[in-house]
Amino acid sequence: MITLRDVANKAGVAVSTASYALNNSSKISLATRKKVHKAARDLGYQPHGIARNLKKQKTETIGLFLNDLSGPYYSEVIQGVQDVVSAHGYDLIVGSASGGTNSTAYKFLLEKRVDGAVILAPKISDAQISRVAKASLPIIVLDRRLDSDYIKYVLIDNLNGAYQAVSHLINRGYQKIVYLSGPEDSFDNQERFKGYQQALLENGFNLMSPRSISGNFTEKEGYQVISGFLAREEKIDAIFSANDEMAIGAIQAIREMNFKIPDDIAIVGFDDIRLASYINPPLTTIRHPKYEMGRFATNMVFQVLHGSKAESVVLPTQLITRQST
Amino acid sequence: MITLRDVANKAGVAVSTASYALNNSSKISLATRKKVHKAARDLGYQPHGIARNLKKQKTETIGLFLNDLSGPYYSEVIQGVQDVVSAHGYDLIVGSASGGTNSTAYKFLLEKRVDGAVILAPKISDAQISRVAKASLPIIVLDRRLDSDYIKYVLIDNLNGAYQAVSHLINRGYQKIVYLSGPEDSFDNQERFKGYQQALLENGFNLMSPRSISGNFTEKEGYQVISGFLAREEKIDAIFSANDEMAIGAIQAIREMNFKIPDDIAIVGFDDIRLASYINPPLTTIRHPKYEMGRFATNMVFQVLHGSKAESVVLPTQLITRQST
DNA sequence: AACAATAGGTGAAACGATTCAAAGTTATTT
DNA sequence: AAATAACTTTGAATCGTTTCACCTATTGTT
Repeated sequence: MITLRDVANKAGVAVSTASYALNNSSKISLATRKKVHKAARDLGYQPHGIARNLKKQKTETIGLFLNDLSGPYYSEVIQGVQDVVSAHGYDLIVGSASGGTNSTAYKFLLEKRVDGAVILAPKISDAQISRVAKASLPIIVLDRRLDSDYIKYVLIDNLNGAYQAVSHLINRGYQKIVYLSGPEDSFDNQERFKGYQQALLENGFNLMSPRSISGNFTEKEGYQVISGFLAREEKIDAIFSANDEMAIGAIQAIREMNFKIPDDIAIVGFDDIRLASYINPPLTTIRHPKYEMGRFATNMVFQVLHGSKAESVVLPTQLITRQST
Repeated sequence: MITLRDVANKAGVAVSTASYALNNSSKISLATRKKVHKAARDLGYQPHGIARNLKKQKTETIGLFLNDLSGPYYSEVIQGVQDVVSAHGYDLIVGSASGGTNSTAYKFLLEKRVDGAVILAPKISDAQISRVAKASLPIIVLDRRLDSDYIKYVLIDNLNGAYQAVSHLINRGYQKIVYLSGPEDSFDNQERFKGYQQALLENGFNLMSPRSISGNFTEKEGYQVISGFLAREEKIDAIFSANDEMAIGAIQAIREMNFKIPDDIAIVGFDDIRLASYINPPLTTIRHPKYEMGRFATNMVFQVLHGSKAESVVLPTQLITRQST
């Protein structure tokens, strides 16, 4: 491996001079700068990033840590983060948080391999995040309400989104609206359920009537749970699904039971994933500003990094009406 | 920041002892090991990963570098890579290669921030890859045929896949089959075009007749290009699209012109992305073993890293028949 | 001509770990 | 009791940079 020392030797200068020269410091005369650059080029010198990181105590890298790298849902968030990170001349690395305490995510945070992070991974606990965040490692969370000097959140208005969705169903005249729930411990799910309840309440529905069917945000579960439900239960009008994935599974189930969508049963999802508009029938859903979320979060990382205050935000959602209602 | 030195002081031992103790070296008596561990715990010591990397000259991290982090296409590949990397106790970071020479990808490779890499990013040139690969940084490429001691490839049988697709159309009786092409300089596209030509040739079609319509692998382009084509040109029977994204765009275009799929025009895609089975009509396509590709590639990274030989491979594809043909 | 200021260059000390070689203990053998 | 072996511990070097503080010429000022 070619080190700075080799370059310095070849150029006939001290290591420190070589360093200054390659960093184009004005302390070094143009002539020697040129000489050093040439030596570096001739030798094919490549600075050792890790050594530099150690000395400079920073990595110029931002981490984006996700529960599971392969979720299609995340790709827009990633794009938003990537755009802002590049604009600041930093690098982005995406890592997985599955595995909890010995996940790549937690390790990279603990070991300070990144200068800032955006986290969308319920597996990492509030306590863990609080433990690692500091002025030199600000963290923005996307899936919880966690706020301190160096931790801010970017959320979407889950409650209001759900409220919009359910109000829409009510306006269309549906009466027996069931909630297809995500995992109980999911922040998003909890908020969406509140929105569902609120909409029913404000429209004079009997609050005893709301039913929640429990799912886990996956298509498969949506399919199974709704299949089972339809086979067993009294008739329902409409489903508000806590996310699009489950809604898609539910649609399969409904069609297999020979119910017509939206005539017999209407369905609204949440997230507006790409599939939502392609599925048959196209799914009415709540748009989730994923790209903007990524951008906001990343801008906030840099704000804190640069010493200014950042304010947590809640982004609005929007009802997208399609043929499933 | 708490360093090893602090721990050593607190425990009343030398720094070297502390290091050995924390790494549970048998050189150190159990008693002092306990003492040091306790001191570390009390102080909340966290080893500094970068310092360790520098000294050990390795990162225990594998990089997966993609053209564009947000493509839905990639998520299965990522999963395959992730699974193998975790199984080896390494960490995976995913980075972008857009930006070429000063992309995160190239930087991380040059600066040896990863111990091995899987690359699916045409933007990084063969020459660049050859320049950085070495015994301590093996690279597996997924989108080209590049082979040397420390560079291996995992490809799918593009040519045969395309051959299967077109043969299938011919068997179904379609006569005027057009090729909806990807970018000219894409390896995948070139191979698929060869497969298309071969199938026509072997079935006695006039090789003058094959037409290629040029696209760029995106849905939008597929839509526009086919809209334009159908408005202008003589009638066609069937389309073999170089990937599913374009096929989906093409389907929109075909339906808008009031042609029936598959009666008037049949269409076959390539990749079997998730959307393919949800679209209306469900798309006949060639399954691309993306997850397996990720697994194979990553296993090869570790093989080379451990000093054994790895052989480049070509994985088979499979025709998935759906209602678009 | 004397002195201050400036430009250009350098040695050495970091950064925070790991690890070699040697030194200091304690235990075992004869 | 002396010699050897086995076990613990440690100082110092190292990984490849950056950067502080200092040094030596040269230039400028009066």
